[in-house]
Amino acid sequence: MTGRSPGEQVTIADVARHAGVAASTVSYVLSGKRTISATTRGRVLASVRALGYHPHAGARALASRKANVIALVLPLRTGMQVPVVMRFATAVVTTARRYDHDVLLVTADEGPAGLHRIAGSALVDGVLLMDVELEDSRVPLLRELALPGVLIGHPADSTGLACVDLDFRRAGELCVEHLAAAGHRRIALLGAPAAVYDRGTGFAHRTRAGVRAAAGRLGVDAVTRPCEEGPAAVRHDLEALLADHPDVTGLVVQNESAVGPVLATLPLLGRRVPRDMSVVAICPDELAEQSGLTGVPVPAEEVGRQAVALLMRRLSGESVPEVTLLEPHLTVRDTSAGTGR
Amino acid sequence: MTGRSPGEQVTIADVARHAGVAASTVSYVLSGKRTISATTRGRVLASVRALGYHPHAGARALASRKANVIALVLPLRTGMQVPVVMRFATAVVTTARRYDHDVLLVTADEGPAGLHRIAGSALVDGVLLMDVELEDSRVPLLRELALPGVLIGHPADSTGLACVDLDFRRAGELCVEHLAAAGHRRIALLGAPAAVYDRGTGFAHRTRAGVRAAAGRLGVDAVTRPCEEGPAAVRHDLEALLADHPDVTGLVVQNESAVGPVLATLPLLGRRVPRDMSVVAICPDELAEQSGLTGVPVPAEEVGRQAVALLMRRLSGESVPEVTLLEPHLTVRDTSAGTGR
DNA sequence: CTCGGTCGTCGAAGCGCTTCGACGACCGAG
DNA sequence: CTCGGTCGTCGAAGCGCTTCGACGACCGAG
Repeated sequence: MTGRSPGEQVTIADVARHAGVAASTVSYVLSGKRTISATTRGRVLASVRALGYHPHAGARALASRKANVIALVLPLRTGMQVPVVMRFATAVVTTARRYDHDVLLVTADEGPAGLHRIAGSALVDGVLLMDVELEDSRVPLLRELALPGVLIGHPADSTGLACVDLDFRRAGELCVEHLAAAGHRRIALLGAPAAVYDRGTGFAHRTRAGVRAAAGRLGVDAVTRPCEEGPAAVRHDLEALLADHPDVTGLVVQNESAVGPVLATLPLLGRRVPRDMSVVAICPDELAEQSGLTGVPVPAEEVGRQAVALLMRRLSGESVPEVTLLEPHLTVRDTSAGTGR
Repeated sequence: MTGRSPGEQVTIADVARHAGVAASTVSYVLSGKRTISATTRGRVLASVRALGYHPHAGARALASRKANVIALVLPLRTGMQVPVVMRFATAVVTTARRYDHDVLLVTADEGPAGLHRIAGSALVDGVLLMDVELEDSRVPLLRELALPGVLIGHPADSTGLACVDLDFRRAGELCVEHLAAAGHRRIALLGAPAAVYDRGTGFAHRTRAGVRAAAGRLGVDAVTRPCEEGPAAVRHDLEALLADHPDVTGLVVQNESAVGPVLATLPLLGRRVPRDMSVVAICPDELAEQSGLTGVPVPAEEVGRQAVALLMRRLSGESVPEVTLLEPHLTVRDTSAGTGR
């Protein structure tokens, strides 16, 4: 250990002195931007370790014109799929660290001003925008600011941007195809809260479109309904659905908070799962697994990793595809079965 | 708008030129550290607005020796109360912005090295440590690094640190007092997953201690059990509990993911709520509200705000109390009642 | 009317890094 | 043996800010 008191900044000059080289040489050893002899490199790295040197982030950002920080913009609104968001955030942080970047957490309360500030102050090199709506006001702003960004979810117009998402349309189709193949002829989608559709959130709309398209193609009746959060609300919405459409035998659920209550309520309404009612969910994997649900997992980690990887490619000047859709997969578990016919 | 292309950094020199003053004057207008005449101030602020100036974060950090960024360290482990974490994180970001600080998201995967790096690189001025365990390895590290920090949750030894938490011991007592006052003589605590107790997480241990203390004081029988996550696991643990202790009439639940399944399962086991079984939960408020649960809400926002406020006071050199416990409050709703005796 | 003090502003220095140009040392080709 | 080229290293400049000391201008007290 060194004699300096903790909290004292160890500078590149200290390392240079300790290793007996110029500061620029230390910099080149650390960045690898010029060839340095093995002996010198070894000596410098030893000094770095001995002194516990970490480059001053601000100084580095100032001199190199990049912050090595990306922003993660979370809206955190009602109807958000909270655990998905958390797993996603973790994947983002972990992946970003692998690229030697840190993650700044930005919430939407600050609104567009937040993006302006962050871009103007060079606090971050790029942004990850979560929970993008079909018509999202932040999207044109991003274009205008010329701030490299990657969107999670995809807006109606993705020109000049990069977005990553599960292919929710295909996920909706998959669920219907699975139920239709099992003989179900009347199915229902119990979806996100109405507010989510009203906001024009992409995943909800696309899933619904996929369900309808597959139903049309396969000659299956499909009704689609939003579903509010909370056990009581779910029970109510489910009862209303079954009252209006008593002959439904296949249920697609895309609402994290509804999964548990739906499974708990169906038996009370005289529908055993999967004997009288097959249930397929589009939800985080651990939730599906806990309840033995057939369904399409939302691959939060994978989306997070891909989003960061795309952003890093943009930051290094590569061009990236406008839309990256992850292929959904359906896992069959205990809650779906044939109609018995 | 100016003619400069977007993404070009507007500097303090640009503002100074535009306003016809020295750069240092602009700085003093913005920081308020020296008196500036109203006319000059007005001219400078107009130029700032006209040019869309935002100080370069790195340059500011380098010159002023503070980053105006705090780190939020989230462990993100099993048994975490995810929605609570999200609401907490939002409150932290919002409050930090109020103090003109941003929030860097750090996960625990990086371990102690992450704290070292963040401290050494002057990326942040201080840290908020979430989900602190009774014997947390990050706590002595924080002391050693002399990095100002505030803990959420409180460790066994909090010397020289600042921590904020709901008074979980008191929360446990409140629940028991409520049930005892309603005439219940045999009660049970269905707690966090066993792993959480094994890690020595403070909130779980303190709640259990509170439940036991109040039970002892009031002459009530109390059994306490961990409870795993997932509907099937919850059902199993609840059935086992009631099989071993069939005469329990009051249940304290401290496990976010168990609340729904417990309420769904009790009727199936022949216990109507609240007629045969009173249920009191220690959980996020919206969850309790959705299910009409009597319980003690975990005030995530309030904890987040307090934590940031404390950290800011530490950053400005004030001394702060070692332990800040928030007083819990019990809200009576539909799931608790008297024993009928 | 003079003079010390406050007010308002300026210029220079310095924060810790990266990057550019320069320049010995050394090598191999001729 | 000479000389152009590459390799490895250095020093200086500059990134955009804050902060310190200096210094006119102006004021009011005497």
